[in-house]
Amino acid sequence: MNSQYSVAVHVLTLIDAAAGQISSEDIAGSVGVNPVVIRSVTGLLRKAGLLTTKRGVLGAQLTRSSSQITLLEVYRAVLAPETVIKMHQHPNPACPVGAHIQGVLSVVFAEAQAALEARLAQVRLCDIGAAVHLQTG
Amino acid sequence: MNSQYSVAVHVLTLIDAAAGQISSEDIAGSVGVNPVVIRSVTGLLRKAGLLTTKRGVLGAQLTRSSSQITLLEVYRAVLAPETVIKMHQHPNPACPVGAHIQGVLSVVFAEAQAALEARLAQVRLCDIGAAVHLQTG
DNA sequence: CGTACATGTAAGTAAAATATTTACAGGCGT
DNA sequence: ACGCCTGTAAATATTTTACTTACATGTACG
Repeated sequence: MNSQYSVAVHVLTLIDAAAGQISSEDIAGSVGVNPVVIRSVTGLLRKAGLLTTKRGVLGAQLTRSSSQITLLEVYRAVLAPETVIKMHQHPNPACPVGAHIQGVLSVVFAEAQAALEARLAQVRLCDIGAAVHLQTG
Repeated sequence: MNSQYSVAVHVLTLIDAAAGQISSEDIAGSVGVNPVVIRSVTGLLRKAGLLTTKRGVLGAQLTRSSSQITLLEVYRAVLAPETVIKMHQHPNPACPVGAHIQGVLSVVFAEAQAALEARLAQVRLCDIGAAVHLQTG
């Protein structure tokens, strides 16, 4: 797994706090990466319908209130892996166990993944913003 | 995340099915990797107290019945990541959001991880063996 | 207009994590 | 003593991820 998801939450939190009036360069300064990385992430978020941006125009607008965006939607938006638990790839089909282990494990891993995603679905973007600003004082 | 966890479950399933009488080379044949990989995994499982092996002696013995080993214990045994969700590393401490995002996200990610692990704790090694052998017919 | 500045995107390079293999040490049993 | 097994270190290859450069596209404003 890469860090795009974590970055995406950070980006959305900033956009929400700045009411959209913030450049990819300023966001990059807060996240600690190259502005290109930010624009790549906003591209994914835009394709997922979470925000809108316009070429040549500073800023980004959330398409919904931050209270109506969950961390699961952000997770899906950045194309995070369908299952975070990795499976080994070349079991021996000539062995009874090797032939069926992937099918069995994929079910188990999918259930664990569903549990993880259900928890992410319970957290709203505004919760992140609130927690951050609480610590800001 | 690497595939050691997935391999470990495969290995334990084979050892359980073979009642311990199986070599790392035979296991490697079923898993589809070099025998060294198997011995590396059994080393971790041994250190975690899930099985015993002896230098020079073929086979491995589970220290407990497969009905008393959960997939969470296996997860912990192979030192799988404490949180599968990755965080970005260099947020700007001079920015209010950058300064606190890691602390906030680490809590959220830990909760999601706990949900995932709770699901793994509900699956026993014998459940994997049963599912595999069901498909074997 | 045309210039400054913004986002969108492709492409190349660097770095890091994984996977794979080789080599050999340590130990058991016949 | 010999063959076979496990334990472990180390080197290499591969893949993934991170980072950077370059440039196309578009807007706003003097």
